[in-house]
Amino acid sequence: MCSEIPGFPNSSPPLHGKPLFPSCSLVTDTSKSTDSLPARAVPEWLAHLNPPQQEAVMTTEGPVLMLAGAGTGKTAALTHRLAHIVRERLAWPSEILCVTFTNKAAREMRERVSTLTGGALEGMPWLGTFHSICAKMLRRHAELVGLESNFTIIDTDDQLRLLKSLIREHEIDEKRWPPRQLAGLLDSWKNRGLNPDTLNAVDNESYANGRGQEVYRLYQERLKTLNACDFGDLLLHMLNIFRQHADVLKSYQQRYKYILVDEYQDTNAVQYLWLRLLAQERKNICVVGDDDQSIYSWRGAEVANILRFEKDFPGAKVVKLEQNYRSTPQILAAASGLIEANSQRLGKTLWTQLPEGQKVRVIGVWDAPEEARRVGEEIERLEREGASLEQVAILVRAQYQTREFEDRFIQVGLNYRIIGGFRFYERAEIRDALAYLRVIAQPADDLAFERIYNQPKRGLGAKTLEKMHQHARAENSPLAAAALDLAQTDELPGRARNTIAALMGDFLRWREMSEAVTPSDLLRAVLEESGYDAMLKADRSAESAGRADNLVELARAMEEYETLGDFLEHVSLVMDNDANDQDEKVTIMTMHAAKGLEFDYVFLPGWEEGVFPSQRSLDEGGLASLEEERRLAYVAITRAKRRCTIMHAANRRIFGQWNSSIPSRFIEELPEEHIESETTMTGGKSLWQANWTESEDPFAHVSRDRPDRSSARGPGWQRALATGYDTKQTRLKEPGRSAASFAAQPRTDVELGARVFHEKFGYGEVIGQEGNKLEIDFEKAGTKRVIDSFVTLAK
DNA sequence: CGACGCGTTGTTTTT
DNA sequence: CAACGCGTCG
Repeated sequence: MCSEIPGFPNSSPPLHGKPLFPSCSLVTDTSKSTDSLPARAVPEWLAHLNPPQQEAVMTTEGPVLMLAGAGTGKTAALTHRLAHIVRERLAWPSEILCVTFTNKAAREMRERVSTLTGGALEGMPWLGTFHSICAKMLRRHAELVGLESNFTIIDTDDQLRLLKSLIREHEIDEKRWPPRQLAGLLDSWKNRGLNPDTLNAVDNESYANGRGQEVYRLYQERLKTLNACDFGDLLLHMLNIFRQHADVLKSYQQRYKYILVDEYQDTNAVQYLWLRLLAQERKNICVVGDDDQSIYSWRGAEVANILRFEKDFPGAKVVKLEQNYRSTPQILAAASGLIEANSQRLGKTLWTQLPEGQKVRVIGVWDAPEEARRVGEEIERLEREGASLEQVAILVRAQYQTREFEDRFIQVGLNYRIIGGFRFYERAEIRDALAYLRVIAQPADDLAFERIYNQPKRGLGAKTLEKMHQHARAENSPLAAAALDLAQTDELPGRARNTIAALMGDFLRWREMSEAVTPSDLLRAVLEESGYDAMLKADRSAESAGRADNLVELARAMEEYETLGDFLEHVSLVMDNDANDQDEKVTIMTMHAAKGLEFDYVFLPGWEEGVFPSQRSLDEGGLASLEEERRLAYVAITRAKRRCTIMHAANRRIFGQWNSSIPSRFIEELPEEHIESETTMTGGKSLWQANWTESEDPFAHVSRDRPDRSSARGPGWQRALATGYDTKQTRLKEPGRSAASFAAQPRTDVELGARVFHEKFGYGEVIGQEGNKLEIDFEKAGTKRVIDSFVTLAK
């Protein structure tokens, strides 16, 4: 028997039980799985898969590399493979390690496998992201790296505050060596599997004139005293444990009979090393990926991992999925044509049986507001034609681009949802609430304590904090303990002392309470008793109402958790907010966030040099970085099932400065026969477009290799400026009457003079009403016209 | 101790 | 054009 891992559910039944599904025969000669497929009958429930997919499912033994192009049914293959293993009783669900890249992917995978196995499978404990799986492991073995199992996982915000204090304490010029930079370096070191003592000279040199290693070590020590670790540590600690404790590694190697890895092209060095150790014993590892969709190298991902898989695991079976089930031939051809401009690829030939479809549209507009207006109009038209807003997405290169659309859509009353950006759990009030809970759950969490010791304001300031720090350092104890001590001495002025004593008394009480009541009730009590609620009520600013709502929502979200610990773990690792609203909405998000998703209609705005490809990728990173941008473009286009619309504006405001821009080189690289161009410029055809055809490449004088290309302007550009544009030219015949205003019923509960609250503009008074549109004089934002469904009546 | 206002600064992508 | 940090003032 293998050594028992402490805390593991003792759920390792013998392998040779009765099949869960008697209709499926047991596959016995799995050792010959590399033989040609027809030798083995394909079970009926796999009949709908295509041959390569079936092969990927059935080849359970030995290493498998699945190269799956965009939309080729990769997830179907993966989930069926999992289901197959479980159905055939090759392993218990608890003996399968399945790693995904995002929480969403993990969730979907879980659901689909559960459906495929008739719901017979009671969860898969080891299905999740690298981070969540490692966190789970690390809780079992925390003591091996000097942590307690209830360690805190700090996020970037805490990390930055910690680094900042570290930098100050050690007299490093924080102007020259900002915390953010250090955080980035630490992250990259951890991604590469480097510990302080294995840091090389170059990396050491890269911060504060050769103090990289020193600071790294100090940071790790500080984390340890806080009983905390950061995101990167979750993996690095586990890798270290595997390297130093053969028995622990062995137990996991034996536990995992099968290993599956999704999005393998996005794995970084630590993840790679971690996987390789785990797979060493049984070598039943199946990795899935697409080198053309590798878009995370900035985060340490190494495409090389997928390229060398066959070397790492000799005799690996390679399966290529090339039939695309998602996009029309036009869309597929446009995307394929674009990606061919890349040099470093394994190369795949995607094909599809779907009907021809429409060409990819390329639309040029005058400026960013017009771009947003135009997209809005197009979406309203789709809506009138019966399309669901759920099937429409706007994919942008960078977060700042979302603003323009948000403003416009609020104005015309188009329902939208922004994925990413300000995440729920990153809002100040949520983080405050969480900080209270963290201090309750984990008294040594100084970062949390520091965040809320004077929030709401209770008259404690920098002086008091400094005293607490001194005391904590002297006693080598957490801040909260120091505070408790100080409350009993006369080191502090009377008022501060009383306040602290009261606060610490509160925390003691809450801590007791946490044993007895549910996490959400605890939170409600804390918010009430700490005065946080009162603080928000007293605050009449535009945001405070929304903040209070967020806290109510937080308490509601906590209701599904049994213990405080469970909830906090969820918060730090599963931070994506799954929009739990039923209203149909257009999705606005970054291209990165869209990977793995699909939509009938996709809009891709901002295809301009400097925006996409981004200025940074042009300035630094060279060809590799440009090729990554191109892969991103490929990912973006291949999200579209039916229609893809690419847009570029001649003028855009960045940093509050108007910049004129030229169309992205990626537009030029799209195969002409699969696109149709349109413009709102005078003269019908785009001046740009005209010039492209006239002289092949109007920007030919600007060398492709010159880094300062973005500042150069082609002749077509100059002429365009001189001629001037008519921005009104191609506006819809019936401006102002949006689909939303056609359909919506005006509200009857809002009347002139009413005081209302708007999520974005704050409080204001209604000074006009026309259909479902209200004219409101906002206290902060001035007079605006908004759709009535976006406001609530203020008390 | 807190509030205000000035100047500076950054600006991709995320577990 | 933000947001943030720092400095000054009440």
